[in-house]
Amino acid sequence: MGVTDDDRVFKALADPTRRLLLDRLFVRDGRTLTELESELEMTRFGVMKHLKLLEAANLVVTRRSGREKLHYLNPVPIRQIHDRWIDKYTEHRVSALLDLKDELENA
Amino acid sequence: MGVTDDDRVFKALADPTRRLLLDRLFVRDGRTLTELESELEMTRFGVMKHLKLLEAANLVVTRRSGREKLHYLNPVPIRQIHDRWIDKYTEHRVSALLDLKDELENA
DNA sequence: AATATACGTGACCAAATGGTCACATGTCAA
DNA sequence: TTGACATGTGACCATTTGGTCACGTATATT
Repeated sequence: MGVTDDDRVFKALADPTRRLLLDRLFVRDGRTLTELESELEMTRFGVMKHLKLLEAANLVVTRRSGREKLHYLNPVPIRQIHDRWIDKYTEHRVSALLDLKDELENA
Repeated sequence: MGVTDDDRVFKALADPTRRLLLDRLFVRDGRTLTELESELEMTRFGVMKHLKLLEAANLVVTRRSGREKLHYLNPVPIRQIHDRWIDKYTEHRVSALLDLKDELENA
């Protein structure tokens, strides 16, 4: 059977290395494969496979510049996950709760 | 090596059957294993394994009532995924974009 | 007490996944 | 144009994962 869009997104997020890549791009995006590779304990091929899956899931979008390929974080699929299981009413309660938790931990 | 909390969450979300279970609980929770099983094309054992993983990830919380075990959706880990990669500023832009998309599709 | 109901465990196996390597193409610089 | 750099492909293999089954425990019902 065909693979759905959301299947690609959740599968992409299931791996810790790929989440770390998103974390790195969240701090600053527009990075190349080589730059990202240098921060990970893995060969270039492993990192490339991971980036390919993130791109296929549309969690990362890319732009070519000469021989380099620049990677950017795309927040849209993440927000769609949120909206799937949190309605407007619940969102208000939960985000207030987590804000409070954050306040207490940094006090 | 130790399995982290977020690892459990993302792994739990990676399977389409488990996402379907969350969808069912989003519509109405407090369901038993037997009720959930009756809606899926799978044996009770498969569904039980999936629910166990969802519970270990804290995406589902349970309450016992006699010989039944009732399952409830917990939105907190979902919101935490959101907050990991979407800051307040981006949230505003992205949710506005998705609201517009929704408007256009239902027009 | 006897029977049915609801949930639970461990073993087992096919399929999917994560990571590496040999090899290859395209781009920049001297 | 020669060599270095950046990215890309397909094969390969160890590990993890999804699903089923034989068997077992606890609670309800008659």
